Amino acid sequence: MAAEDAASARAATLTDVARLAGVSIATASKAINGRAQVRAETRTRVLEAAAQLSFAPNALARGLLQGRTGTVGLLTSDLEGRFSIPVLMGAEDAFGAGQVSVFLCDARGDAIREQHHIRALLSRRVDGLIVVGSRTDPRPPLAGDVPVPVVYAYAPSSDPSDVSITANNVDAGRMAIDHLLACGRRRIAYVAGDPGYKAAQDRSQGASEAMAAAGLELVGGRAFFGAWSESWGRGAARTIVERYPDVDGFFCGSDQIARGVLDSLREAGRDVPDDISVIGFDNWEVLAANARPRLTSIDMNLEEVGRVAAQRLFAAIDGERGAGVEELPCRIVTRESTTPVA
Amino acid sequence: MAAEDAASARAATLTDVARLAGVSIATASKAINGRAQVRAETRTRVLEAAAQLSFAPNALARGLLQGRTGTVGLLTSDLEGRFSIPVLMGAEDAFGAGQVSVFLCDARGDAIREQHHIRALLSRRVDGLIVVGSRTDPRPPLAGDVPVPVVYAYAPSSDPSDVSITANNVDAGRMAIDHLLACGRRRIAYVAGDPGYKAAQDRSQGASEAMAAAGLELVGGRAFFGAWSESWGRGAARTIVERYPDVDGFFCGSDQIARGVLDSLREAGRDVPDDISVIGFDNWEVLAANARPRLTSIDMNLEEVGRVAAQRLFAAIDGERGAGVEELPCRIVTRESTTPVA
DNA sequence: CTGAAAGCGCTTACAG
DNA sequence: CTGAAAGCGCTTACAG
Repeated sequence: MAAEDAASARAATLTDVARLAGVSIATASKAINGRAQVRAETRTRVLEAAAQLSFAPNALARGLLQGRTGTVGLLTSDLEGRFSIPVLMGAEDAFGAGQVSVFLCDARGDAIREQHHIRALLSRRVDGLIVVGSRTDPRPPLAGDVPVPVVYAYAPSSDPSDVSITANNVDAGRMAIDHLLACGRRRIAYVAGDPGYKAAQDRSQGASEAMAAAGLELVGGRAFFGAWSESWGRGAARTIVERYPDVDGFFCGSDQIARGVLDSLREAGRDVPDDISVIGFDNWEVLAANARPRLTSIDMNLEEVGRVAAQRLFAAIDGERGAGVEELPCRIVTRESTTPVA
Repeated sequence: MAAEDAASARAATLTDVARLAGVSIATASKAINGRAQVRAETRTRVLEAAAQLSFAPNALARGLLQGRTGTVGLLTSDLEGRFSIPVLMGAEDAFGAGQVSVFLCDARGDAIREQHHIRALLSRRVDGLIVVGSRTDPRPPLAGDVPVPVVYAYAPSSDPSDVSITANNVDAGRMAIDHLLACGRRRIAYVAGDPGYKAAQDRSQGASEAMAAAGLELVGGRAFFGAWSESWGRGAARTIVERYPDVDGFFCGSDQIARGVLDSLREAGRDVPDDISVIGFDNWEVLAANARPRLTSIDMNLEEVGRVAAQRLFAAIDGERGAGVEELPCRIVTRESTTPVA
């Protein structure tokens, strides 16, 4: 198979196709692009020639001529974190279906590197940019003047005149509590993550509001902030069970925290879900689906965040003006760690 | 800031720069590209004009003219899996440093989709392709004739005349056992993952060889194959401890399995690492670093796999001929779950 | 050292 | 319906 490659080293051009079909390149172009003004028989001949030569139109030439290149840049701040990836997948999915190719750039949280990537993307004449962050705290808008539309995903821009898509964490907090209430729980504790994260605060706000709406308040009167780790979950649960032995529900700021909470509850001899209901956050399959019992969790629909960001970018490229932060709803995925009280 | 954008709607071209600097576009081009035949004073004037106009050379035009575009395609079979991501990060890193931009395409394990992406990438005239797989079993080479160099990463091509980079799992199995032996363990069990995976078999081979080299054999005389899950780890450990109470070491096929093993050992009242040593695989931070005790694990150096793949692709683009599967070494990351017997 | 000209591969008015 | 010509933005021999 490598043998024939060598022969056809140079990729076929429109000129080759036109010659083979016996028409001008203008006609070949029109035939291939489905323009109306071409006789059916001619079009067929051109298409056959193109197929025979495995002709693939040179997108560079096309992009140079038309305004657009059909490419966009996806700028992530860190591929490491588990939040960027699903957003990126959603965006890639939305673009891939529509003939757009995606440049991936990882700035690794470095502003210099980000600048460097932006420069490169602009020189490649991308039609637009999606900036994907790894936390919901607003980030400074891209520096310098960027002559193409930009959409911020997950981490919104701090400039309200930019277009940003993120997840509604206040609502998610409310949703988690409402579910625990629906399971018949009343003495609910919120074991939160790092208080330095807006997401942790937002969920806290939603949780408190939902409790208040039910005429209740969180165990301890407030969220227990800590870290996004199993060990924080373990420690917090131990303390809470001891100080508030009648606790009957845990809302956890992450699935990792929830795993720690579950471990401590098991060690304290408290049964989940019969005695206590536990709900996690992130719906991180590997943690949630392998927990004992399997963990009910809130899913931020990050792929959807990515897809919507892609749609907004499409719209902006088409000249539609928009601005502001769009907060998409989360959803609850129920498993065995929350069951209605019998 | 948006105000001035509007004014400079059209991006500056070489013609604009040349006019502002009062030279021809040929001279402007040479000045900007650092060609020798330009007077210093002229070069300065051109560069100043370019800076003033924030001139960014149009990479499409450049690519059209020169053979190369300075772009490569990264084709993944699934972004979901946790193996593709680090490989992809390593490759992105290696390319990003060298002015190459990366197109990301997720085929989602679908051959049709893969074909579609390849067609798109070729029409964009990428200089080369990296195909990233999510398991080490050989995969069929890309269909059709692909007129640019291709490197397979993690999942090698089944065609030995292709260039493939993967991790050496046989050696990793050996490495894990040698570490347990060095800790003074003799009765070692291998709780393996899904036997349908080459990685599981390779590690088994390495483990058996290392035991044989020490004049020993695995507990039960063979690997215990199952699934890549915590629950398999839990179940296997329970059974093994019961049937072989003198077991003093566990080599686990994944960190998930290891987490399950640790859980069962704790519940059986066996102390890790004093009584039994446990080593995992993948060095998946979130699982390994949060285990009790923290888990020693084998790291496949997947970012390095990505980086080397990028280097090999560079070389191939530069005309260097190569072929075959290159297996990079894994490394062991020690934590508290393995400690030398006092 | 500088510039006019050709050309990369394509698309799009504009004649015929 | 078809084709000759101009042009997208750049680089590279080739004269001067």
